Amino acid sequence: MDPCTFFKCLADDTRLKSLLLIAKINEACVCDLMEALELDQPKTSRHLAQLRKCGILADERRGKWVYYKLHPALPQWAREVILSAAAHNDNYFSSPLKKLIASQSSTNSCC
Amino acid sequence: MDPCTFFKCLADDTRLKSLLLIAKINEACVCDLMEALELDQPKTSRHLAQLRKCGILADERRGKWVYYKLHPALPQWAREVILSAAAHNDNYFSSPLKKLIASQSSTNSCC
DNA sequence: ATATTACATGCGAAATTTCACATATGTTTT
DNA sequence: AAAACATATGTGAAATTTCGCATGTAATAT
Repeated sequence: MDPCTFFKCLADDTRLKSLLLIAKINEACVCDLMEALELDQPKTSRHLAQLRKCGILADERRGKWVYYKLHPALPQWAREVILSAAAHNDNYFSSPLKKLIASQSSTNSCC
Repeated sequence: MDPCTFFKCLADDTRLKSLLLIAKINEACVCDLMEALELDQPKTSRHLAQLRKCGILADERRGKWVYYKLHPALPQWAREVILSAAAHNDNYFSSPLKKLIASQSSTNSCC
């Protein structure tokens, strides 16, 4: 994991928020992230794909849905950077986090 | 310290290497970084200025030279991100680090 | 005072990144 | 098999970032 490539992946609002949300709740599907972040589908998918291609996220299809989580083989230092950022920047992503938790525990969630 | 702004600052080869070098050796002047990274002067100065304006680095003039170090008021989580990246990516910047240490302990250093 | 050294910045060009729209792929439902 | 749903990607335009060169500023040296 080249550190510069790694930080480039975190250096975008959509990707960073997606990552911090996933770090908080372990895994999320594209549709939930999309709604929580109020983004259109291609944009959401594009940024997740970039994180996947860099080895930061792992994807897993379950039926119609694709779930993303932190990649199991992510180097420890990189994982800690993400977890530490998630732990100390609540107000940066509290709004989408609230939406994400709400939609996950509701019946009208897409998945 | 907005986390997205912070990571944008780390998402460039010149800035990241400068930061990791400074994290390793506590402080460095522009001319030493310039030589260690084999960059021209305006480029080096520009990137350091960006890190300073974001509050990541603090500068201090001593005579002709300007020394940069991690900003004392840098949030702890951000400081740890930098230190952790510096601790676990030796081969990313070992070459400029070697040059930097050599030039600092030699007589033909600029400062 | 002038010259020299070290660093900073204005500015337009080049490179990179991001976006929006259309369309393609994979899975389930009917 | 067709329709519907969830996700992925091709492509060119727009936005942002980075670069290179020239020039400006601050401190020391002569």
